[in-house]
Amino acid sequence: MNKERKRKSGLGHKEEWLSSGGVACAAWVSVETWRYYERNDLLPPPPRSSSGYRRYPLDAVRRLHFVKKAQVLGFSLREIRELLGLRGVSGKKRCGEVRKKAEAKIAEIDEKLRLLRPIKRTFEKLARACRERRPTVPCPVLEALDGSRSGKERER
Amino acid sequence: MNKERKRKSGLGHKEEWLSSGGVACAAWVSVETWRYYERNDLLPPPPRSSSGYRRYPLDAVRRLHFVKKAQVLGFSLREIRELLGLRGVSGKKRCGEVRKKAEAKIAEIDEKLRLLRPIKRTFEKLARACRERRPTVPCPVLEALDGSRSGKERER
DNA sequence: CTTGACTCTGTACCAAGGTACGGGGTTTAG
DNA sequence: CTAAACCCCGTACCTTGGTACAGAGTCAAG
Repeated sequence: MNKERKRKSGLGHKEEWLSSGGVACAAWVSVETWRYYERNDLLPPPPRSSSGYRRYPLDAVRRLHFVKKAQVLGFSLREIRELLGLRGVSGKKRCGEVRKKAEAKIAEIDEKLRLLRPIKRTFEKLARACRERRPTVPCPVLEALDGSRSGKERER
Repeated sequence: MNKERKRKSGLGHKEEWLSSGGVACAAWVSVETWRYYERNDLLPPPPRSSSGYRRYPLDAVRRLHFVKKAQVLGFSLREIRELLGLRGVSGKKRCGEVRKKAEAKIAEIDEKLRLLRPIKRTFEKLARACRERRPTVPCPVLEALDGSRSGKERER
């Protein structure tokens, strides 16, 4: 997976930039992945050296971190790109767009939170039951989860 | 997506079983998807009629619900299969395994919660700022998110 | 008995998100 | 100078989680 993370340094000869390998190493992703993101407009194309090598500013990694975080949060790369695309255009109009998206995302996040919390509780209950070694029944994990109406039962 | 959900009834001629279409309809997935899950050992192969038609017990849908819930929770189908595979074996040993998995998942969920909450707050702040029409700066969406160590270090 | 709705199997295809590779050019340590 | 270690680009390939046929059988209504 992360083949690239044992690179030497990637630091540009005591200068203040990183090579593609260096930046990838610093961000714990592979060069390929980084390139993939760049191709897909998730990371800005960096300036090039005279010979065509990428020269990243030292803080380039932060953008990647944002992407990765957003990804963990369940944003698709397409959505992340959209979000990124909205910045920097200044103006109110755009701002309105951003607000709409932000609000939609808040709703989504709420939904996720709503789903995650009861399930976490279920897991905790199960783990506890297992820990207390109630050797009575066949591990009630799925018995519990199967029917888990964790409070409400959402059908449609 | 859910083409199959307008099926007639799928109820076996006043008998107590469902056809594949019926069960898929009841569960709001397509027949294809159900079959896919069956192929991948997520749903138990039902008994067949003499002519080879699947005949599901009326409660077959519950298993699917479990799978779907687990999926929303971020389990991959492979993991779900594993979890399912662990049940019914009784015993403590298995129970320990289950506990470990459950605890790992709790940790993951916590991580997601931890990430989601500050981001949600950020979005809220942004939405508010936008709503109050602060036409000052280029919508600071990503400016805020970029550096988001959720509470510290925001420059740039 | 025919017709239309449904089912079966198998295989092909799709999109997302990467990963690997081949055939080069460049840079740098020894 | 040379070899190792990088870097470039493009393209092919991979896995997940499904979808979509095609070709054939079944079943119930009219």
